Amino acid sequence: MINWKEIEFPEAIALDKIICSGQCFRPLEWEGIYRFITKDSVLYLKQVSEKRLAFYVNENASVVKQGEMSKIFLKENSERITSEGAEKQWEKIWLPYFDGRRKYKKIEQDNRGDLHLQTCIDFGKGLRILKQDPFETLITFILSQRKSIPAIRSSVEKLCEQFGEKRYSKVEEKDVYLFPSAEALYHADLSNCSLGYRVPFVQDAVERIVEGRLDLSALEKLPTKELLEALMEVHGVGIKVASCVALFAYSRMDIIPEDVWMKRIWEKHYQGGNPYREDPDGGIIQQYLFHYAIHHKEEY
DNA sequence: AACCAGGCTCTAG
DNA sequence: CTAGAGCATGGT
Repeated sequence: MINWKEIEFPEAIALDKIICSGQCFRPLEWEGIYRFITKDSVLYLKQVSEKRLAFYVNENASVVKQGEMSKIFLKENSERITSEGAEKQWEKIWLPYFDGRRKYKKIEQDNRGDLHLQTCIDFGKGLRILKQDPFETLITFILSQRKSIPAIRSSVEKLCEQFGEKRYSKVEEKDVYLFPSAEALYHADLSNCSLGYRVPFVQDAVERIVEGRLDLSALEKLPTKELLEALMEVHGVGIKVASCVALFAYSRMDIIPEDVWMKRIWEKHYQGGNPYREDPDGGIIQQYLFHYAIHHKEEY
């Protein structure tokens, strides 16, 4: 039996909006159950009410590395995660992942005298900027360029199935795949993931990391400008992809990734200019605007 | 069945 | 330094 635990998120949270707001490509929803994976933790959620969620953290039961023939490592005493263990994982991993400490309500209520933004905030109530794993974010946004969101999703899934570790999911009653490590992608044959011309871009990122020329965890303490520059040293990473990584993995909330959609938005509603360039919450504002736009494509 | 996708690199001027 | 072509493939 699946032991769901209910918790109250600090403020409104809308899982359905989060997973289709263009910031993440792996999370899924089926029959009211949401699945999130970060690093080696697999989380299932149900939306109970505006603030309340039911969660289940998958146990770390079976670990099978790709390539290691059918060896199953059962951790001692991992029959089930104790409820304290699950609570701890929620606090340590998942609350930060959902940016649970930040007060979006305050950001939403700041009066910027912007009617269109108000519309987008109403429409996007409950959105959060996720704090995703830097490696996963870097790779997925490298391969996102010139791809539609559905195409990105299937590409990422192929990467995971071919090179990621498996975890047996009690909820789904089948194996699910973690995002692959840099080591697992090092010298890997990436020709069956629909990456097209982006294969050498992904390879360059992976090589820099494995060979120690790029330390993603060390970037955390860099000022934003230097963070962006460090990311852009990777072949195939320009200002837009670097900005996405800065915002979605390093929580640099003042960064606004400028893509075709944001350009359309500035054109249609802001006389062609971005008025939030200096706003410390610009990245969050961007997410409301972006989310509204991709759900009202006919208006743009 | 064309058309375009949460861009970037490289080259030409 | 800026402008523009070219890029591999899948989803609609």
